[in-house]
Amino acid sequence: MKIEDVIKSNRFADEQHKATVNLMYTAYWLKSNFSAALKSQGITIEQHNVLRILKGSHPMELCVRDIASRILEQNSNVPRIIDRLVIKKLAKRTTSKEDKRETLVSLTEKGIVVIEQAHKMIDEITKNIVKIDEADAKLLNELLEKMRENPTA
Amino acid sequence: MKIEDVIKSNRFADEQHKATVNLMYTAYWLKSNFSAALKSQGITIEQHNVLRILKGSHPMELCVRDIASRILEQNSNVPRIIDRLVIKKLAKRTTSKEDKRETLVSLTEKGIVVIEQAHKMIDEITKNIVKIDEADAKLLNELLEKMRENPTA
DNA sequence: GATAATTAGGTGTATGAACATATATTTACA
DNA sequence: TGTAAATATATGTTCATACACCTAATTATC
Repeated sequence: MKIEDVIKSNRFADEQHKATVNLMYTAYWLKSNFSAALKSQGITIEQHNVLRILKGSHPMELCVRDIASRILEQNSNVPRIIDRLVIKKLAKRTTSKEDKRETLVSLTEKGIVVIEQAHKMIDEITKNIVKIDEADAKLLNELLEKMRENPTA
Repeated sequence: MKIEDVIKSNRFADEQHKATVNLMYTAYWLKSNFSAALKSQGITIEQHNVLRILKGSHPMELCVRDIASRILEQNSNVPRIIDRLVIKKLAKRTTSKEDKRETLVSLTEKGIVVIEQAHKMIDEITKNIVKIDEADAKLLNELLEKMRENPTA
């Protein structure tokens, strides 16, 4: 579906402007699809992101700051996402002995199962809905990175 | 900045998977920039979207359903966004006489000023941060629409 | 014309973002 | 050493999303 049909308007100042709207809509579309898939695992996208990061260093624990630095949305509220994971017994929290300010987080056995299942689902969904080939995807990645290139920001 | 550096990982299954992460991050980056600009007008991106839609049909009123259908995020909660706009006296609400279930919404004078100012700022921000030319933007739009092409969804 | 089904919008709840602020701990330095 | 500054995390508030559910009004059907 063309973006003009999605927002029922074609008053774009130029192709760059249209690209920003198109991009935000595509991200929303992706997130909606991922979110629906993760529902069967009882987790949200944000919780999945934290689980994925924990899985990346498992069985090593990570402190909250390390998790936050690996998340896309830098202003995200990591302690509260960890709260939900701990309540669901997918992650566990301990206080560091070296630095008592630090909270160390790691996956539980249940958390490992859930993230592995979720990973498969995200993979499958991506294959099912993302209808571009390797070459186009590569081109898209290049364009996105070129778009964000900014000497001042 | 390459997406690998943003999330401090390069474990992507393939270019398509990388593209989904890259895309969601770029949308977040755009939103952050727009959001910061709109702060000076005292409105959020979502409130801006509703004001923009109202501006598009001004001085004709729109019902809540019409506004919702023009918003990218279809599950967004339009009545509550309108609440904020009414409180700030940027929009006004009346009940339709033809169909008393309908709530008609339109801009106030103050709302017109704010959306016109906001529009200029979004334009300027877009020009300042989006570092791709017309041809690349066009290509990006084509890739995004190709990506979303899905006979089943 | 009475009643059921549909439609429009509003509200309650859980979750998360963004941002300010608070608390505990560690580090720096006078 | 004692105190200020910095650091790590948690918490409070406002706004928004996602989704379920509710009410009032309209339309459809018999």
